[in-house]
Amino acid sequence: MNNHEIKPTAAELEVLQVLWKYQSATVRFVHDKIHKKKNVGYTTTLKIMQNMAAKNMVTREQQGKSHVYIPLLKKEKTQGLLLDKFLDSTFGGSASSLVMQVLGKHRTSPEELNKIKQLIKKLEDGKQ
Amino acid sequence: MNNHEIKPTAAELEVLQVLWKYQSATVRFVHDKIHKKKNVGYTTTLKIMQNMAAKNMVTREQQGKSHVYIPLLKKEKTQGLLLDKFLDSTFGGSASSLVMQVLGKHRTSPEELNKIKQLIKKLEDGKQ
DNA sequence: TGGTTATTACGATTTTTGTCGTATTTTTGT
DNA sequence: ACAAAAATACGACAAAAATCGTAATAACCA
Repeated sequence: MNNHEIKPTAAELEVLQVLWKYQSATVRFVHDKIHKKKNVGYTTTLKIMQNMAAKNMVTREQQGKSHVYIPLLKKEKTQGLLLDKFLDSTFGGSASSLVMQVLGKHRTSPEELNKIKQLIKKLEDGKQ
Repeated sequence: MNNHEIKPTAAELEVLQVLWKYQSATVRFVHDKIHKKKNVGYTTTLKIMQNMAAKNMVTREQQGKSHVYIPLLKKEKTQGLLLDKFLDSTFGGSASSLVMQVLGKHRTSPEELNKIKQLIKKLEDGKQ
């Protein structure tokens, strides 16, 4: 009864990024992180996180006076879901053209390139 | 004075996909394409395309009784812009982790894999 | 204990996007 | 020429998302 077709909005994703990074966090903590990049009120962040709890994207536990929020959406799964949608809507489903654009455009370290090469090798071997 | 911070919405992207594919098209043509996948009224598509014209995402020319719409947003540039945002918001900016997920998840033909390998080789050579 | 501070709860508003109904204009066939 | 058909213009409404103000609650400390 979980995770069906959940699509976090942009604001919700900002929250999730923090929660994924720190495992769990209070509203205050999340807000401070977001507020560094974006001028938004505390109650806005609060409300978004409360909404996320109502949608079962996160859960929360009382800890002292405040709530500690814990992500229920798993990082890889959520990223994969959003990736599918993005790939379809923006690149018409062409995975390779997306990959070409990403690699061509963004600095990628030699180590990362190696990891990608290994994955490609694995894919090629699997095919034969 | 153009193209700054333009972010097509999902519905606008559907229109753009058609325009990019066919260079230019009437509302009727675009609507028929979209309507195949999604049940939506003609005037909805019309309105979206009119809004896009107002935002200078497309331009239009009279042709007989109807308007022919022409995309002003270039495909690669727009994809690149959206890709940047998506990469940042969903993958926290990690291009390689996005690439790994795409390749691991979606079938990629041997030809496409080759193209990607060549690009990687070029990137590696460029680095040294 | 009482006041300041921090937190949550909740409602209201604003903005953006999507949707469509209806009126108007234009075209075309007979 | 004129009725039917097709297209556009425009306003209105609905839904979703984001934002914040204010009130209520709880905690801390001087």
